[in-house]
Amino acid sequence: MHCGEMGSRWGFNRTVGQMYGLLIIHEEPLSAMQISEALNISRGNVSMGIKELQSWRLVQVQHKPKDRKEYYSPAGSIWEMATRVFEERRKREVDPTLSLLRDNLLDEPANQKEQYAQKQMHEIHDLLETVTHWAGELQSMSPEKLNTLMKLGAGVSKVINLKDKLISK
Amino acid sequence: MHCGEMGSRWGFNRTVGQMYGLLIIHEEPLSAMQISEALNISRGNVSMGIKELQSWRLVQVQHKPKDRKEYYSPAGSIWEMATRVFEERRKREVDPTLSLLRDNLLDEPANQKEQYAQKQMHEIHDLLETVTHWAGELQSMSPEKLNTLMKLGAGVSKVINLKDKLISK
DNA sequence: CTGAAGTTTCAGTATTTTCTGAAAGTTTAA
DNA sequence: TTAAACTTTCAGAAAATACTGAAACTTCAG
Repeated sequence: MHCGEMGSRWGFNRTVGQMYGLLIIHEEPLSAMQISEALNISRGNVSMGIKELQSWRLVQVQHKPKDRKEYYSPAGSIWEMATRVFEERRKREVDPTLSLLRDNLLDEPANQKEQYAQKQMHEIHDLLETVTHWAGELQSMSPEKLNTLMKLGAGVSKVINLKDKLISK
Repeated sequence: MHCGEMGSRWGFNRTVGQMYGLLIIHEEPLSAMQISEALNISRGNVSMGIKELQSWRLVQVQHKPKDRKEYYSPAGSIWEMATRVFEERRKREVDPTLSLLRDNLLDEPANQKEQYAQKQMHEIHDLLETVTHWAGELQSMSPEKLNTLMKLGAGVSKVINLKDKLISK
């Protein structure tokens, strides 16, 4: 139920959220029919939900021997799911904005007002670009490395200072 | 217009997104009436939108001498806006989940299935906690430090290796 | 006080999004 | 080739969300 409530905030709708929650919590893969019964939603809705989850690369289809039904389970570890949600949201929420900003910055400002507007857009663009680029680099690190880094927390700033000193010597 | 389309993805609705976009692009503060005319939306809707933006701590009210109207402008720099949106979204999207997970983990699992469910929830909980804790620490760093760190990108991993070597000596 | 100039609220309406279920499509065992 | 056992699609219904505008409220200059 909570996954449903949070669903929309996390980027999908109520039933999709519930479906995903159910799959994560349930050890065995579930058939569309089982999902529909467990959550009390129509069979067609399940089909659409699965499609949506697949577009997020969050579910896997499996087949059981002697059974024509399709069984669904979460794709990958919790960690992988997190990076996938993160990546997909970046694609949907950040990339379009970034590309629009870029287009806009190519135009020559026609007057004082447009110049100010561009200045602001430029700042937003640079910020988004730096952050998404960094996020990409972090994702390319191994989960273990990343974990060390996160555990280090703000302490990372001390390590960087240290590096600067060593280099300057 | 784009801010409107993106609005819902970014956590608010179309008109709120448009209003915020307008305020950012416009150098001078705007009155509610001006906003309503510029975006062609009702005066009442502007009032509700401003309230929403205030709940995100994204707009400021100003007064001009000899004028009873309220004038609105974005609160803080682009950087501050970003951290505010980030923080608010954490509050709305992550914190409730984290607290629900915690509650759930206090219950004694009644059977094998519940045990598995708890195992999964535990993993999600730990991941969310590590990430949000880290994000908090990063936000407490000065923007300049953070910028250095981001520019360093994946190179940060080398610096950490270096540190480990130094310590082991 | 008073009332003009403003803001907020909220019931009702319009719009958007989600969900259902029946029909169409697909796959495969025999 | 058939038909049973599934899955997908999609038009229309239901539900959720956003918007309007008029009434209520607030503030303050005179």
